[in-house]
Parts: sequence; C-alpha cells; structure tokens
Amino acid sequence: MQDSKVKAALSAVWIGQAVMATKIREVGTAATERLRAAGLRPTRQRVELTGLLFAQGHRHITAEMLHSDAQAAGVKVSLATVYNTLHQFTDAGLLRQVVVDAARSYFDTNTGDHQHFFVESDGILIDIPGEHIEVAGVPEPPKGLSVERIDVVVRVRRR
Amino acid sequence: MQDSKVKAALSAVWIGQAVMATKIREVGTAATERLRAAGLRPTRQRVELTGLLFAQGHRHITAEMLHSDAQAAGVKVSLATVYNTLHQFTDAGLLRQVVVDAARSYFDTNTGDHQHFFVESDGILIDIPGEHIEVAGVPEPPKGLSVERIDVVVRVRRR
DNA sequence: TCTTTCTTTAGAATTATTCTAATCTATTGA
DNA sequence: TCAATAGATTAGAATAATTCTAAAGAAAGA
Repeated sequence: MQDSKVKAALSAVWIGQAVMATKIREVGTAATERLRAAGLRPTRQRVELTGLLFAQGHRHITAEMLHSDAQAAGVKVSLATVYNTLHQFTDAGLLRQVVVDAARSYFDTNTGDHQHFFVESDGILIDIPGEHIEVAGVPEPPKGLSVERIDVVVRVRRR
Repeated sequence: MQDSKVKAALSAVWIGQAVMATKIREVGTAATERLRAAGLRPTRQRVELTGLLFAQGHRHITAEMLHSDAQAAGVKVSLATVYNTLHQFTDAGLLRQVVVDAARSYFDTNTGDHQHFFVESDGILIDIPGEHIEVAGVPEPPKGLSVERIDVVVRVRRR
C-alpha cells in the first residue's frame, strides 16, 4: 500500500503552505487519501460516498441502495453521480462489479480474491473467501484470448 | 429421454383417427414433440422458434438476436413473444439463462453440465464442457440455504 | 485570485424488459 | 367436424435501470 507515502507527501505540501485547520483535517481523512491515491479528485460527493461505502466492513451494494443510503445520511448526491462514482471507483480498482442478477448491478467493496453465494430470492450476496475455493481444469482459452478473472457464483435457495 | 414414448403415443392417437397428412407431418416434427414433452402447446411461433434455437448445435442467444433471426427467416413473431418464449422454455428446462453481462441476458440451448468463457469485448460466450472444470472447497452455505447450482465464468480478453 | 479542467446535476433520453387489453388459435368434448 | 374455452400472441404502452446532455459548480495549478 502506498497510502502512507501519499499522505506524507501531501502533508508536506499543505503544511508548508500553512493552510487552515479545516483543510488539514479534510485532507487527513482516509477517504480523501484513498481517492487521491486512486487518481480521483476528492470532491465532496466522492468523499462522502467513499465514507458510506468503506466505513464499515465489506458491502455489496446497488446504485439505488447507495443513493438511498446517501439520502438517509443527509448526503446530497444525484443518482447520476452515484452511477458515475460507482463506475469510476470500479475503473480505479476501488470496487468490483459483481454480475449475478440480470435485473441489477451489484458493486463489491471487497476487491480481493473471493467468490460469492447468491440468494436469488432475496437479492443477497455472501462472500466466500478466495482461499476456500479452487477451480481446477479450466482449459486453455481459445487462440488470441487470455484469462482475466474467474468468477464463481454459488446459487443458493432457501431450504 | 421420453421423446420416443411421447411420439409413439401421439402417432397411435392421430393415425387411429385418420388425420390428414399435413397434420401428421406437423406432429412428426422434432420441435412439436419437444414442446409437447415439455408441457407446452406447440403453437406456430413456438415451433418456429424451437427450430431456430435448436436446429444447428448449441447456441448462446439474446432475445434481440432471436427476434432478428426470426425476422431474417421470415418467421413472424413479436419481440414480446420472443421474451415470453425464452422464459417459458427456461422454466420448462429447455433453455438455461446465463448471467454474465449486466447489459443483456443470454439464453443457452445447452442445458447440460458446463461452464463458460466470456469475451466481454465481443459479448461472446464459449462453452467449457462440464467434465473439464472442477470447483473444490465450496463451504457449507449459511444455515437455511442449499446449493442450487454453481456457475463458473472465465472472463477472457483479446490478447 | 484567475483560469482551466474536471465534476455534478436535473432532467431528458435510451435500452432492455414487462405489462395490458384485444385478438387469435390449439385443444377438447360432443 | 365444430363450437367452446383455456391459453397464446401481439402492438404498443409502461417500467426500470442506466446513460446522456448541456449548464452550473468546484478543485487544481500558476
């Protein structure tokens, strides 16, 4: 992780310029650092959405859900921005998109190696740690193609 | 397979009633038998779509694609009917829905045990025979849930 | 602070899919 | 064979998720 390096660099710059306390506090947040490290401008919306997304453990979330969360938390963001942000975060490697349901897109705050149980009836995803699952016997992909990722979805139903 | 049983039963009935030759020919088609066996009325649209779907080897197809195919083949069906039919066939076990792309739904004429390569850039699915792939280490699902199916998607990109 | 570049936003537009109500057709019983 | 009926098809409207647009706002750098 290069978070600490980035943080140090930024601190030097800003403190050297004697910026006001509020600014320092803002720059000091984990969200802001994370965004800068990902090459994204830490705008108010992005910082607040980052807070909602990564504050407590891993989450599987849809755009609609995050938008509701934001409203509930008093954060003002449009749904369009939520969509934009989720995709920008995904492109930046902060999120991973999980395709399990034809109806809606889930985004996973856990970008590490892992797979999922999917409870279709409830639209709920449950993590399966990556070290648990092993996929063997995947054939060589056809000529001209290379493997990017292997997704395993264990579809489960209420018993 | 109980196709032959069904076929024999139908033949007996119809021949015994001395139905006209065209009817016999129609009843004799594989598509009609397949539909009857699945408990679906062999309507003109269903029979023709069955032809398009299962005539030549396995296919991965979207509603839009099948509708185009139908038009190109001079088969008159509405897009709504194509959607209905794809879902009815899926429910009847004639097709399997493959969820790999948030943008559109694919239906697979191969309902046997197998998995897929998915070339996102081209929206193309490629079968991986079921006996090739082995998924090990899937944990016990959370209490109250049972495994219905395990889907493996090997995402590949152009090299 | 000023300028430039990137973001956000509301609302319109698109896309995939489903619904509706009217019309049609396969099946069944006489 | 033929009418009755349960089921199927259809065009077009309606939805739902997502993306686009163009105008207004805010972060970065000099």
